[in-house]
Amino acid sequence: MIDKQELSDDLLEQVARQFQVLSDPMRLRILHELQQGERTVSELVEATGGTQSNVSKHLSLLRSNGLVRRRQQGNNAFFSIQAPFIFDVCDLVCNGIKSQFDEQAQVFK
Amino acid sequence: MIDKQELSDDLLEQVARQFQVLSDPMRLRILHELQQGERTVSELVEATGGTQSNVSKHLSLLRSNGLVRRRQQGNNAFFSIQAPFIFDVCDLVCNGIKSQFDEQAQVFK
DNA sequence: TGACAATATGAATATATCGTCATATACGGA
DNA sequence: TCCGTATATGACGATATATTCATATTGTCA
Repeated sequence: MIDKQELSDDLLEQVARQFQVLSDPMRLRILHELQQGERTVSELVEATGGTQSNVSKHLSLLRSNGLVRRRQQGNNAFFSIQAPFIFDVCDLVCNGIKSQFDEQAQVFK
Repeated sequence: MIDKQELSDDLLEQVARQFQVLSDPMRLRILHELQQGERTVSELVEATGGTQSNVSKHLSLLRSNGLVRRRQQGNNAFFSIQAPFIFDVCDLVCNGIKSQFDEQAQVFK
């Protein structure tokens, strides 16, 4: 059990790290594409409009942080979502942004 | 309604930005303290162990991104949570980390 | 008004991150 | 074995971020 008052530095850093991984538009684009299902690197390059090298690096980062998994088959590397909870996280943030926006709109009503 | 296939660059960047704001341990510490209620800068300095200047800058960033609000009273600046949804976001991530950890543990069972 | 307390901010530095280019590696087919 | 395709990675430059120090600003009170 985690003490409610005391947050360990370690947990804090882990959480911050997860947010850090999610804090890049290209990585979000990749994750969004993977939400539709397993994809090869080439498919992700195609879908996101990024360069092969760049997409590959983002995938490597996502993987080393446990968000995606990798499966090799022949010449291709298939990536898929390993941590589906991130989509709930993203949805929450989207809704949060939306309600912030709505609040702002109230000011001008 | 947002098209499920097509994510606007703009939304993507906004979401990424929110994650970016949450991706720092000191800011998480500050937010966690504010979860207990409104605090002055000095109180946050005390609670987090950061320097005054540093805490003040983080607060400024949190505020410009809509996560906290500021209220001035006399000589003090009181900060409080403006976007409570971030705690749901953090909880999700915490649980996510926990289950990743548990999965890892399974491997060694 | 002068001195003090609380807070904010500019400059400087160190470090991290992103993207690109070139190249390395690994695999399958001819 | 040689070649083409798919993917990964090291080096590099540009930019962003976090932290600290010194100082500016603002408000209170005597």
